[in-house]
Amino acid sequence: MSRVLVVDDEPGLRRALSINLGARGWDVTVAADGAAALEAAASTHPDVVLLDLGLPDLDGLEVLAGIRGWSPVPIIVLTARTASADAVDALDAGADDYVTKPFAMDVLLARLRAAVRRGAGGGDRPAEVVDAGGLHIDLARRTVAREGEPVRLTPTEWHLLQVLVTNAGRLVSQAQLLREVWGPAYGRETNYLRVYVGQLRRKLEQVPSAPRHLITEPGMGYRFEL
Amino acid sequence: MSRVLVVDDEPGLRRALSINLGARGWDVTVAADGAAALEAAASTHPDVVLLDLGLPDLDGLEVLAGIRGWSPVPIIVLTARTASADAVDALDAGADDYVTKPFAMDVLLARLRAAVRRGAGGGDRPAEVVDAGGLHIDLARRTVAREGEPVRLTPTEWHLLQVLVTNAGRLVSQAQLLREVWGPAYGRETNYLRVYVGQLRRKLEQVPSAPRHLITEPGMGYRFEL
DNA sequence: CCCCACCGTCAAGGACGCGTCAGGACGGCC
DNA sequence: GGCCGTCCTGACGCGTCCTTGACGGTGGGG
Repeated sequence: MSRVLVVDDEPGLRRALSINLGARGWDVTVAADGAAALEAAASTHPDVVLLDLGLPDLDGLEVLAGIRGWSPVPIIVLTARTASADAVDALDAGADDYVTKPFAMDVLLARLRAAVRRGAGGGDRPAEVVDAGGLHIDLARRTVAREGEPVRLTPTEWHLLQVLVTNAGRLVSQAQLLREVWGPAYGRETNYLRVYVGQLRRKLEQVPSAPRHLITEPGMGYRFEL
Repeated sequence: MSRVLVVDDEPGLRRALSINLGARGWDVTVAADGAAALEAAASTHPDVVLLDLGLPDLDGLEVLAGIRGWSPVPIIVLTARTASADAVDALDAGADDYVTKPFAMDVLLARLRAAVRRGAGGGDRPAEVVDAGGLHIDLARRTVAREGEPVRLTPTEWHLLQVLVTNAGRLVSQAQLLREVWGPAYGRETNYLRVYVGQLRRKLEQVPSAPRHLITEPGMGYRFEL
């Protein structure tokens, strides 16, 4: 799950945010003042920062600048200051978003999701390329190579491999694979999976009869092993 | 300066935004409905989109999804809907920011600056000149040469080649090519691609029947190989 | 021991996508 | 008005891919 750093001096709001975010699967770190915020940002490398401007030690904009000095992490400013000049200053200082109190929790959560989505897409994406054994799979370029030799895949083969690779190491149920590749109406056509997993094994595995990456989990589904 | 696409059905607001943004050095394109918005987004490649949800033809969220389908351009939703559920829906549909009317112009400008700053940081600039085999392609001068001999391309041929070259090495889906070159309404006319890729191959490839640069990925799209 | 559920393999058909060509429509230019 | 370049459109052949069904192997349970 995504990691969020919550910086606020009010214990009540810190607690409310921790509970709400934690309940929705976020990994929450909290900081009560500017110094702790800078330290936590450097040590935990959060995916997004939720920053209150009204801090006891440092001015919120200094914290903002301090983090911006070395990290492009999305920062959402959360403040009671409603003057438009404050919003302009914060945004121009490097904030990605500006939310005034009081706020609706569901909107804040949506803004957090949007900020994380952006941060993941805009930055470097190491997950776009997967190396496993002699296999090299580039999800962005849509290319696959085995031992350096490019491998030709049909659209359906690629689509199936893509779903398995993006869930690498995890088990993917047959119903889920069928729904993702063939559509919601094909939840029972497990023949397709048998045929196409076989074709993928023949193209990708060194010993198709003893697969090392495309693993069958009998009665459950398939799993791509790195 | 940065380019912004303003999508709103109210002429008054369109005009106000155009004047305000234009006076501050923005390059403004306007669209009054969803269809025009999709077309303008595909043809002008703005740095940021300002999108009103209340459009006469399409639902605002459809426009949002339509642009998000092929472009990561920052989108700021500007709307009179104040319900928190609307904001959540828009943000989860891919919007980067959500501003309710009435709004302060200076804050909106700051949010636009923040969105553009973010967008610029993520993308890497494509090379202006590309050399591949005997081909020399100058994207700035709009010239192509094969073995030193200049090649004449029609506007459509050039546009298609440009999209492929700027994504060199990457697979570009047929739908994306059609949207970028012909517009968002031509997502299914794959005949055009067959004809024009063939013409490009005849002009650029040494052996058109065995292309080395304009590669077909059956069922998926085309790729320009260096 | 037999049966059944599940998985892997293979082959064949029909469907679909791609490349190619040619003809006609449209608009600009002389 | 006539010429020319560009773009769109349809038809055809060919190769590939998807689908479908059948068969054999395997392991667990009755």
